[in-house]
Amino acid sequence: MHTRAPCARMPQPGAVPELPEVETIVRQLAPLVEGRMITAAEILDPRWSAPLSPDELGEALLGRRIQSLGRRGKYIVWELGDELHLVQHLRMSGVVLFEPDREPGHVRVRLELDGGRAHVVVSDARRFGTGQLVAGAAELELFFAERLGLEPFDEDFTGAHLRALVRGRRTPIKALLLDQRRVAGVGNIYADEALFRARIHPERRAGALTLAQCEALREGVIEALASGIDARGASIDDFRHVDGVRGTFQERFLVHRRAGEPCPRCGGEIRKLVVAGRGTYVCERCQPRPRRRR
DNA sequence: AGGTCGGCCTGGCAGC
DNA sequence: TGCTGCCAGGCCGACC
Repeated sequence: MHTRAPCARMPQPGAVPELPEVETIVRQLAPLVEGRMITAAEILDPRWSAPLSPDELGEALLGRRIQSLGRRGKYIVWELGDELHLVQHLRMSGVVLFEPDREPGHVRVRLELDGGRAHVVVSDARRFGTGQLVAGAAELELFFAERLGLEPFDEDFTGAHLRALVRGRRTPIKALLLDQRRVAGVGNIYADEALFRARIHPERRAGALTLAQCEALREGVIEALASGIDARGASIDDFRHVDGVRGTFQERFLVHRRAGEPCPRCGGEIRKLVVAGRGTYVCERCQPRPRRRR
C-alpha cells in the first residue's frame, strides 16, 4: 500500500488516456527506448495480443530494434524496422511504465531491452488494452485511415473542416467529437473542456453549428488538448507517467467532474448530464441548452 | 447508411 | 463489518 494524500471531493473512478495522456507517455518513453533491442517479450494476457497468441506476438517482437515511438490519435506506434509496427492502445486503464520501482499490479506485458539494461511494463487493470502487429507502411496508413480522422494539431483541422464534418449530422456535437473517425484523440474529458471553451452545449445537433461556432470549437479542442499536454495529462485514477508520476491536468479542469462547483467564467453552477451515454459536465449559462425541435 | 446500444472488464463505491 | 450490485468508459459489432 503506497501512501496517498487524502483528497477531499475526489471523484472516482476515472481518467482514461486520451490524446494528451498518450502524447505525454510517448514523449517521455521515446528517448528511453528508441534504438534499443527487444531481448525478451512476455505477454501475460491473451486478450492483449489477440488475434495472435501471446507466444506468437512475443516471438514476433523478439530481436527487433525499436526504431521510433510515435502517436496517432490515442494509439502508441512502435516502429520495429522492416516496416513492422506494434500498434498499442491503452483504452481505459492502460499504463506504460519504464523501470518501475515496485512491481505494479495487473501486469499484462513485460519487455526486456538490451539484454536487461532496461525494462518496459504494461499494466492494465480493466484489460481492454491491446497490442497488434501491422506489417507494411501502406497497411499502417490503411489501419489508421479506417479508424481515425484528422489530428487536431494538423494544419488542415480548421473551422471549415469541422463545418464540413458536421454538415447534415443530427447527432449531438459531443457524440461527434468522441467519434475517432471524425476527430482523432478527443475523449470524454477533453470533449467537455473543448465544448465549454467554445460555449457550445454538448447536446446541440452537430449539423446546426454555424461556421463561427465550428471555428470556436476548433479553438476549444486545440486549447483543451494543448493545456492537457502542458499539464502532462490528467490522472484521476489510473493514468501515470512512464515513471509512475501522476499528471496534473485534473487540477485544471474547467468543468469536467466539477458538478456543483461554480463555473470559472460566470459563477453559475456546473451541472452533470448524460450525453451519448457519457458523464457530461456543462455550464448551461455559458453553454445555452438547445431549443427542443424536431 | 447514419444512429443507437450492448458487450467487453474490474476496482471502487453506495447501499444495506 | 462485509457482502452484493452497479457504474465508468473507448471501441467494436450488431441491429434498426
